[in-house]
Amino acid sequence: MSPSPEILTPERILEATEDVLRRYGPTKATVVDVARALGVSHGSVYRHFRTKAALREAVTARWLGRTEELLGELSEEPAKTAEEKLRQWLAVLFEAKRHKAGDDPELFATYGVLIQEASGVVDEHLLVLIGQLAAIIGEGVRSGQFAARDPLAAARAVFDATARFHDPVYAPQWERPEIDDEFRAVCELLLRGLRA
Amino acid sequence: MSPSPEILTPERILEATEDVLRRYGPTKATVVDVARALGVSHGSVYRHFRTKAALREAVTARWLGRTEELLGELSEEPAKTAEEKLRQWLAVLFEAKRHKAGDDPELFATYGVLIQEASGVVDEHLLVLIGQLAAIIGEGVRSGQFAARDPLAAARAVFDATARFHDPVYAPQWERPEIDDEFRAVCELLLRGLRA
DNA sequence: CAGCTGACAGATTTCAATATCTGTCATTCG
DNA sequence: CGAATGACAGATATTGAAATCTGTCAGCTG
Repeated sequence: MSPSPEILTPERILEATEDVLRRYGPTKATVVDVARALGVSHGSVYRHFRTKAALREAVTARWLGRTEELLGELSEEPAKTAEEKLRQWLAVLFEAKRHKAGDDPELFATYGVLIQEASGVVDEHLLVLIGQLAAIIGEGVRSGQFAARDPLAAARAVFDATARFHDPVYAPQWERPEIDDEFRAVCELLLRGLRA
Repeated sequence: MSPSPEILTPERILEATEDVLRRYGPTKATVVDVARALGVSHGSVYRHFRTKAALREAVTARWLGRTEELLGELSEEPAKTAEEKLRQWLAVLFEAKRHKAGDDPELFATYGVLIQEASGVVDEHLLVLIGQLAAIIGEGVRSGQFAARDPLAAARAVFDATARFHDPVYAPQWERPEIDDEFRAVCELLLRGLRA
């Protein structure tokens, strides 16, 4: 009846690792804990992930990937100006991060620690996000709404300039009430700079 | 012959504290060390600074004040357009920070720790810097070069948007060769956004 | 025989005893 | 008499011994 109750897959291990990280936090979560949660020996976990670091990286990549998907869907919506898309993309990114940080601060802090460990995975993630921005800006250039010699460079500039509203190091400031005005001010300034 | 060899002043204590911090780092530097460096008992230091935190704050404020002076002089130079002043102000700020970070990384890290402790002093410092920016932007608005409803809000937006190039948390990235291009890209985008 | 186990060595973390530091204040010194 | 001292209590940091964890691998199990 139970479809395949006890096959140990990377997917199941990642799920269990997320749970353990959520429960014990990034410093106390151990591979032994993950194995215990799955009812196997820790040696079995090492069969699927060469090191603890690799396991944590995989969890991080999955987490970052979810944000990439969320934002990727946005730019596929038709019948919107590039300016609207850009504004919305930035707003959704900010809102998603702020929500995660405010909803469950401990879990967010946990991922903050994971992110610091996995600089390679993060670099990859940032490239994807900047690529999405570049696509939106490139579209705007093609339709004559934006002026930008190099859409990719412009995308990077926009991403850098909004760091305060997506970089986790600033999460504590996302609670301040003025932050929304500040976000809007930066966005409008950047959009003015992009317009043809 | 020696002018006034042994009068214990706040100034002398701050000097000695900077030395001790430079030598031992932020975690190991103690009030006892400062007193020893001055040849007095630690009780005497407490006569001039109520707590260790207050002493560290004073050191931090002095350090931040030096940057404020450096940048304040800039905007007083005559015969320059607001755009030139703004560009130069941002460039000097970035260059000063990068220089400090690259020159003596340990000392820079030390001040990084001090800054995290003294959030009040830092807020004050940021207000001063943003005020300087607002003065430059306000001048540009008056002379018709810039368009900005609220120069102070615009100044804050410019400051926020360039966080990557002055916030110490990004210091490790200031070594990367691409950083100069990225800095220029953000500056030009912001200037385009400000122009009338 | 493919996948899992559990004992093991070396690295890392924990914990409690010890040492040092912070901040106060009665006393000394010039 | 004003400034400096140093002993002191409570808070914080250091240390090293014991416990735990990571990563490996020879052998077990279904």
